[in-house]
Amino acid sequence: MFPTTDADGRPLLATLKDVARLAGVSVKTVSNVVNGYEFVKPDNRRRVEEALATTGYRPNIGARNLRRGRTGSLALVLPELSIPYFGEMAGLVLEAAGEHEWNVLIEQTLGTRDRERSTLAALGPHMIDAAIVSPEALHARDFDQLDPGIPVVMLGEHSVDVPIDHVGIDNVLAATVATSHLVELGRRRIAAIGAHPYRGTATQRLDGYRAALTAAGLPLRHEYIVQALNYHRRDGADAMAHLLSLPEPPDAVFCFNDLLAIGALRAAAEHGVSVPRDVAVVGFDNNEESAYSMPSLTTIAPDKAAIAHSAVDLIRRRININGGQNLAPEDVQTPFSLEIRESTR
Amino acid sequence: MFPTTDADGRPLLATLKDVARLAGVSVKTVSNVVNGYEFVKPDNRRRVEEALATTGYRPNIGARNLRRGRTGSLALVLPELSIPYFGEMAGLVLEAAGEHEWNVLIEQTLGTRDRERSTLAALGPHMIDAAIVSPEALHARDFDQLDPGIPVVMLGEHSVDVPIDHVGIDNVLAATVATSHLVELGRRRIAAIGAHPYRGTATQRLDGYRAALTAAGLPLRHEYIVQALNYHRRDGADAMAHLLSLPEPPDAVFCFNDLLAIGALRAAAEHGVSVPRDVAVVGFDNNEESAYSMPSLTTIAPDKAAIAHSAVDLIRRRININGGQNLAPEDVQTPFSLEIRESTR
DNA sequence: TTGAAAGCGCTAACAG
DNA sequence: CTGTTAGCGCTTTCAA
Repeated sequence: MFPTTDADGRPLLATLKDVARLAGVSVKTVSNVVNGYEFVKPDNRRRVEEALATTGYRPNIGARNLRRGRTGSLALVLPELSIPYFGEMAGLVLEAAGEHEWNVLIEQTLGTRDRERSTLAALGPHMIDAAIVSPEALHARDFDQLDPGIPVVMLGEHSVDVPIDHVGIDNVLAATVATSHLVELGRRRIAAIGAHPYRGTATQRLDGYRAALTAAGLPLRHEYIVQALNYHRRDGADAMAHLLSLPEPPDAVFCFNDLLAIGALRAAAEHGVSVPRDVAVVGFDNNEESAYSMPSLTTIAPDKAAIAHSAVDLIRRRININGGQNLAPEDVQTPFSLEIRESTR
Repeated sequence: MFPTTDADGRPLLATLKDVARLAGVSVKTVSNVVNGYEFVKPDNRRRVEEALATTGYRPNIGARNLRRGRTGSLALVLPELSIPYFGEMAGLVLEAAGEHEWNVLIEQTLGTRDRERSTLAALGPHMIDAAIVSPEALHARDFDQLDPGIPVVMLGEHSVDVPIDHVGIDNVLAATVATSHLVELGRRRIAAIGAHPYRGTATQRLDGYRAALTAAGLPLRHEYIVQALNYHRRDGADAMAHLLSLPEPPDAVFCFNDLLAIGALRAAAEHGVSVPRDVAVVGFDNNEESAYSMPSLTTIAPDKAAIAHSAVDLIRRRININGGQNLAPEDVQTPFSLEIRESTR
């Protein structure tokens, strides 16, 4: 009985030819059946299907892709899977890509431009059909690294001035919403944690923060804008500690991601400052943990599933339309909401 | 100049043959150079290297693998990337596999036996060279789904009685250490959250918990053992709420993972119960967030990097030694430590 | 030391 | 409707 093993005890994989021989037809007919081609003589179809079953035939995807000139894989390039936001996004991209029979090759760049560049370069045209990139430090010309025939969609970051599809939320607007929420709470000394010299989303969120303050007639105080070179919990704690040491500490803080905010919560507690009474805190990303922090965190909640699906759709569009060249780059804005929790109640 | 584009503007990828023609040698010679074969006439080598450079040649990995009969990919089968433990593990496995030029195909099972089974079945022998599986609900015979020629290593879970390589920490011992820590704190009413009808690690952790109580001469009280069908934060909160409603609530809780513990911390706070004063809490996994929860969480910290590396090493061993068949299954125990933080101080 | 050629498993003209 | 056959790009005998 099939599948069987050879002399060495290794499993013997049935090929199209094996199936054809067993069914007494040509490989073409078997291929037709396997690929759901309609016009196959019923009798042959039956015999082929039987042979398929007894051999336990499984197509060799590698060979098929070689022949078809595609790889069946997408690359997902992101800083680090251990960062909750990217872990959650990756899971959703996996699901979305799976619906179209794509495998996803995940590459971690650890957020350094060097690794982002070399990853793009290593993504040979033979490895992947397209790439979804969540850049952190990339410059425009770094995209030369990538084979021009490969469709790319960028997630989140959009400052890089390069004609590439992009999907993400309106960061400026979201930051305005977050900051305005603090204003409406009656807070007047509102700080921001997460300014960054060249990260595009940071710039946009800072713009939104500034816009909200200006709209409310509040002064922009430079000492309330704290830079964060990394966006980990520790950085948030450090920044918050700094803010609380100011002569006139803020009564509210808008953090550019949830990890910074979680760190800020801890620093506040360690300084004996009560959240939200003394200082209200808003985050950004809506990580799952933010609903369970103490206090739970008010945060901007991007529709991550929508981001994942839009990214995959953009890719499909480019792959289906000729080579995807000469198609104007699209910029998809996905929805977000403000999730109000204890840190601002 | 290469790489160039054809009439349609599509990039033209140089093949071995192109390079050979340009260098005026045979494909064999080019192949030799590309693969670092030593004995190539210096003059030819130079010409080939020049041609390689001007064409921007990149080997077609798919074709190479087809010919070599390998795929260059590992499967990593886990419940969900959005769960911090698995996000962190996945990142480490990616790194470890990358050191040996393996791509990693991540498959999410969402922890259901059905999806775990179908995932194993779909992992055709042509897609991957081996699989790293972190099972949650798998039964022994589900492994029949997988092609017998494919080496598998199981992570964490080891109850499934099947002759397969395994790597993980000693769950019984770790649970004993965690529980004994609570005993040493002077706690006498120690509860456990996370019992599960068929999850192997749950059984082992429960065993360790029982052993520690018995060793300390403490009674086993069945009302202190709370089942959790899922291991999310919500389940921990529910379980803790239940425990606190008992006539005689516990003065310590050992949670079978950090998410349960995080949920437990929140429920305690909501019930006005102070941690660790009224009830001490220990978790398991050492998720990054546990160092920043309020209070920070004492937890069992498995050496995750060691797990990832051991898993990849076990696979390499099986792939290098013949087909890996007839090699006794190995059980690698990786180190762990008890990370003591505020929740037990 | 290198060339010629076979063939990994599959798809897709092209005949018939 | 189906068989034959030519490759996809690469590695690898086998000879030379």
